Amino acid sequence: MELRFDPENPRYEYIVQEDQLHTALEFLEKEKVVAVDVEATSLDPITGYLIIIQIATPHISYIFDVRKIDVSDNERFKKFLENKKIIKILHNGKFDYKYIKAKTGIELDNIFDTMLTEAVLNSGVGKAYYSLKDLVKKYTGIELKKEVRGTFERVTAKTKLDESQLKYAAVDTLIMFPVFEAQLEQLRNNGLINIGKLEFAVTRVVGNMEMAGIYINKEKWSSIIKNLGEKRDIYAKQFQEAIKPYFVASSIDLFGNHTDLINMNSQVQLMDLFNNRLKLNIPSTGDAILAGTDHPVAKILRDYRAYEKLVSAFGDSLLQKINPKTGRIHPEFNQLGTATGRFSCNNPNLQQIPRNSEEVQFRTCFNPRPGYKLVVADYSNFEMRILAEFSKDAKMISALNSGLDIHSYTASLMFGKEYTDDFKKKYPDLRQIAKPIGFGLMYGMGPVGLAGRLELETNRKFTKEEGEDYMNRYFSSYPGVRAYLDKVAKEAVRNGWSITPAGRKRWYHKPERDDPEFRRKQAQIEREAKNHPIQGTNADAIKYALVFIQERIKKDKVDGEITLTVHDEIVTEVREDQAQDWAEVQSEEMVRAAKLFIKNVQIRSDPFVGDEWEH
DNA sequence: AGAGGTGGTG
DNA sequence: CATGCACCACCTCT
Repeated sequence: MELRFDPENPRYEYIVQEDQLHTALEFLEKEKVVAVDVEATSLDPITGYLIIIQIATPHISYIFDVRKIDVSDNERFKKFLENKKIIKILHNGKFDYKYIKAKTGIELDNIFDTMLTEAVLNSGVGKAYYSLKDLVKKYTGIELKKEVRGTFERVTAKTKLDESQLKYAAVDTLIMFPVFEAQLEQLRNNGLINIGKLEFAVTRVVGNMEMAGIYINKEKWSSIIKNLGEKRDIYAKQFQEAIKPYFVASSIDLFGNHTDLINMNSQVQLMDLFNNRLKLNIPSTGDAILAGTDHPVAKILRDYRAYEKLVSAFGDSLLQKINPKTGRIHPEFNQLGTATGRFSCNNPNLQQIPRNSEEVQFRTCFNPRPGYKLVVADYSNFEMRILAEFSKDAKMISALNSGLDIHSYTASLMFGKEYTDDFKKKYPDLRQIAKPIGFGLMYGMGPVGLAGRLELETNRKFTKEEGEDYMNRYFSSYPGVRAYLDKVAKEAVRNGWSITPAGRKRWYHKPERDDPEFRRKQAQIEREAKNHPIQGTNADAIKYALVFIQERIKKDKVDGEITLTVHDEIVTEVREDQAQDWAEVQSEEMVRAAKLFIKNVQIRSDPFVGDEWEH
């Protein structure tokens, strides 16, 4: 790889005045591809300060000091960064996009993201995050020095930037060209250009979504947690009381206070209790095992666990993530956080907030700001519809297109009963069996797993033979499904990858023939590959939908923003008077996105307008 | 610091 | 022989 600059002595121009800015733009406007980076005082664009924006050609980096020039006021600068024709190479451009938008109002456009590209090129076999350092090493062999980066944290409005800082800032942009060129070639070779474009478009939407955040009612949340904590404590006390007989002496500390006999959160101590003292011989302390254990202590532990889980995972830690400046939660969405193309979410993970039940209503604490509404829309039975489309199974397609209750219909085929509108009421037990089978088989589940799953769902024993029988009944009902899943699994094992119609690939580490775990590893690939095109297409569709929805918000001048996405669901926060009309648009755009890949099966998305998340 | 167990979501 | 896809948070223990 030949470099067009000297990493020890990069060419750069430090721009601190208006006239310099125009001269620099004069040169930059001639380029088709530039590299962009920013340096700021912290990782949080809401509370941090932007210091410089670097824009480079392959030969020279222009370093705009935004402390000295007010670029938010500069039409020409804005036009350049928002120009849809000029490609801007960035590494983790979401970060730069957010900073630039927050501090200058400029919305960076036409991003090529080297971090996302690497993730797309290595999905299934690579890392969740690639640093620029990783990529520079991989594609150029150069060891990028990152020590200078930390010095920007201490920069204020008056700090004079030194030469090492300016050189560092310049290298960070110049070095992106060779990475970009190598990656672009790789994207082409793997047919991943369109997925790359999709991810680059999505990253701006995600930037907006993270900046928007979502409001949470602190007081309500705290009171739910407090209540759950009290209930947990009652079970904790009961538990310690109930196990006393199994210990020789009760524990009393130096001050005469009773202390706990065991730590209820310790798996080791629980195993000792259950197996050595209670002689129950259980293999683990998981809920499924405890449920089948006829002992009062097990029952108390299960109750304790239910509350402890909610308090520990969703308790005060979540409130500490409220941003002091906005008063809202700004979760981080990693758009390539999974091997299938789905988003992952953290800090906090709002994708795993428990659904509302009679007892616990966490999601009701997420509300719109005054004068606004939450618009919530999800795809209904999406993965089932995707499976129907891909498998071309005539019966499954026609059932979904006729609006039948799909699990009832499946049960009617499996057990030879007539389908009626009240099937769900007439044969609840049959439907209860059909439903988990549909999901399980999409994940490559086998007869034993299926029997176990049915046991959980129905509280009665299922043998391996029954599991096998049900699988056969399901596959005979939908012969196209079996053929499709088998084909996908076989192709993945042969190719070493699987693919969605949108072109998203997932790679697999093929085991060596003489690997002692060959069979296990190959079976794993088969299961993962059966699921990938389905889950991945769900992800592809939701990502197109996010882009479409963002475009409509802008085009229709809707006063609102996207605040959350949870796999098959999108939540927006929209001004009250626009919310009803907008809800229809949001669902339409979701359906339009899904129809890019689903041609023969109807797609449904029903929107809800309200003051609480979930409906 | 990292692994393993447990359990919340789609 | 093992036996369901994709995650993240919290806890304990080494």
